[in-house]
Amino acid sequence: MGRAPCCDKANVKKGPWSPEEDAQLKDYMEKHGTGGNWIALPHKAGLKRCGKSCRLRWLNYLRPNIKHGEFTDEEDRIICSLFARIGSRWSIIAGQLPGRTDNDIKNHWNTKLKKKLLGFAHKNYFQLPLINTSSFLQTSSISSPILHSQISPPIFELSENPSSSFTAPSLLEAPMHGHNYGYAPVKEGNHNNLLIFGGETSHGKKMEGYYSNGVDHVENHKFLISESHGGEGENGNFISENLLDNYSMEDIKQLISTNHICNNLNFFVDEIKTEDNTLY
DNA sequence: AAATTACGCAACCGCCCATTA
DNA sequence: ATAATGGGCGGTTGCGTAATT
Repeated sequence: MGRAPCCDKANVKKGPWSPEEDAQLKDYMEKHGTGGNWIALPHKAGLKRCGKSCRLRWLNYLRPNIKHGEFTDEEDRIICSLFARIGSRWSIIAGQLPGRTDNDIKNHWNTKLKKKLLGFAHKNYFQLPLINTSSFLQTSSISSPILHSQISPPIFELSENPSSSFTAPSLLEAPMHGHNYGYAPVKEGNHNNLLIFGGETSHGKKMEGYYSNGVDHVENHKFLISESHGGEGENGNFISENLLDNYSMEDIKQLISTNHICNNLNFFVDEIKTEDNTLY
């Protein structure tokens, strides 16, 4: 048996708050406060809302000194630095940014900051550590002809000339699902390339191939990579530009922690102290 | 100009944890 | 000791609007 609902869902209004409801809640809060019980508050305040909904509306929008609008560079820096250290603990991060709510920061991260950060990482991928390599190396039971080493140093070395017939090992596709792909820096002689793996086209074709030094390859097992659009490449093979979905939280934390990126974006703060004096 | 797609944000959902009875 | 309860939190959804086709 599940938990009892916190309110009578059938008789409770949902969706956006009207200005009248806002005024009603604000007025009640200013006169009485929560009284230590959010669940009972809507009834007392004459609102047909769930107590949790009132709490959220108050904390995220109505309470005094809420800051709305653009985040400053300094705020971005703090968010990124903290994310690298503690992950998506938005309420703690919000505690370091006066006037910002956890919801606001979470939205900002998901819609802007993550893209900004990974966009930077993408442009500078040769400096990145390998992404997700441990997972695919563990799942790979064959010795790949293109991978010189089966351990995960920062960069793979190619053991044969990929300009002839380069084929990504099929097992490299295993960790990825749907239309996404993974990638890893590889070293090809003196050149640094990007190995693309994983993904599936709308026709169910597997995607494999590589992207070399910004030059598009469209031949045999090498597919066009577009900077601005995903879509179907040669032979119905799907190429997606959406790198973001390929990162787990740990990947992102690792990215931010990478000295190269931090140095470039100045994503460092010295010390984070919460209200209970916990240091991060 | 209309239709479609992408984006940003407010709000909801459900789980976890601390407190209370 | 433990079941019930409410608060808090992170993940996710869905809607309104902007941008693109």
